[in-house]
Amino acid sequence: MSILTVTELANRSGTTPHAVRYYTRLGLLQPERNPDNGYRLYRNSEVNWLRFIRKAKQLGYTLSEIREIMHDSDQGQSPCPRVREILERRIDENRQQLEELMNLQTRMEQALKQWVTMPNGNPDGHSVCHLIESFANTEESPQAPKHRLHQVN
Amino acid sequence: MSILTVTELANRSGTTPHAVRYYTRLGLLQPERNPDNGYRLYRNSEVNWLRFIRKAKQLGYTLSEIREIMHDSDQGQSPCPRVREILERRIDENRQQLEELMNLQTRMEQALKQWVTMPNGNPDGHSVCHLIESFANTEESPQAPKHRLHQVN
DNA sequence: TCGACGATGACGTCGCGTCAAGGTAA
DNA sequence: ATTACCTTGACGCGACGTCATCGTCG
Repeated sequence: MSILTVTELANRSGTTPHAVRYYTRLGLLQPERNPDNGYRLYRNSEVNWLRFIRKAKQLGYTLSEIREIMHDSDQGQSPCPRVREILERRIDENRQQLEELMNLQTRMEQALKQWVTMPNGNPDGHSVCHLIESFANTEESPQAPKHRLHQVN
Repeated sequence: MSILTVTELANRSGTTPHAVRYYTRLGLLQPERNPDNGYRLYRNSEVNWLRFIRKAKQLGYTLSEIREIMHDSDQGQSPCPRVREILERRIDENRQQLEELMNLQTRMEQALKQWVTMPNGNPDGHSVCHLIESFANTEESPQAPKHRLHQVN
């Protein structure tokens, strides 16, 4: 059993066959191919790479960052400096993101509280929804990272 | 000046011409067209709709939810019940999201702290990066919303 | 004539999930 | 023959940003 198909590999690593194929397309895994039917054939050692990928994702690394890290390692370079840098950046970005979401949470809760005492309104052609429109325009500078919103998995 | 072009409308509402065109494609704004050159022509009243959109987004509503709300209003229905429901759901979802990001933040900070005392390693063919691999597998159930990660703007 | 504006259209983001349409293994 | 697996491929998500290519206004 030192040769695995996608599903077998996925099962041994707590992910899905589709994700395994996706990682493979990105070059994170490099299976052989069965010349008869084109099936991907993963060596048993690929289980370790896949588990590495999962752990790195749990720590907030993106797949393209993971690719760079594995590339370093393949080239015989120590990936550790890069690994540390990325994590430091990610911590800062995530702190930003947390602040934004906490601000959003505050705005939403304030609005809902404010609306408790307000009746439902009917459209009059001048406003869409007086609840939303009554919400004060805080208009803070929303300097968001714009991208890299994090999904854990 | 009761007729505005995209850029004029965008400037009056603190957004970009491209976003205005995007909202228009989604049906949130309905400009006339100059038959000579195809330019979008917005009535002055559209400024209010656009400001409504911006406020709703600040409160966490998605564009498709905003579309539904405006549709209610167009049909003469009170959008307020829907508006309240959505916000309640969004508050719950955002709380979940906050918990996940706080857990991530904790994991990342723990890892970085742990790594301070660890040296950089060189690739040995068995591991990719011992820093990441040394990180304990918490393996909590990551029942994330999977989608609807929020971007404030 | 030139530069700022207008138009449409397509691609990129991030990590897959979800079809679709078919071939293969036991 | 059935069923569970395999293959490639394309689309969807969210809200735009960023080209590219072109026509228009002042």
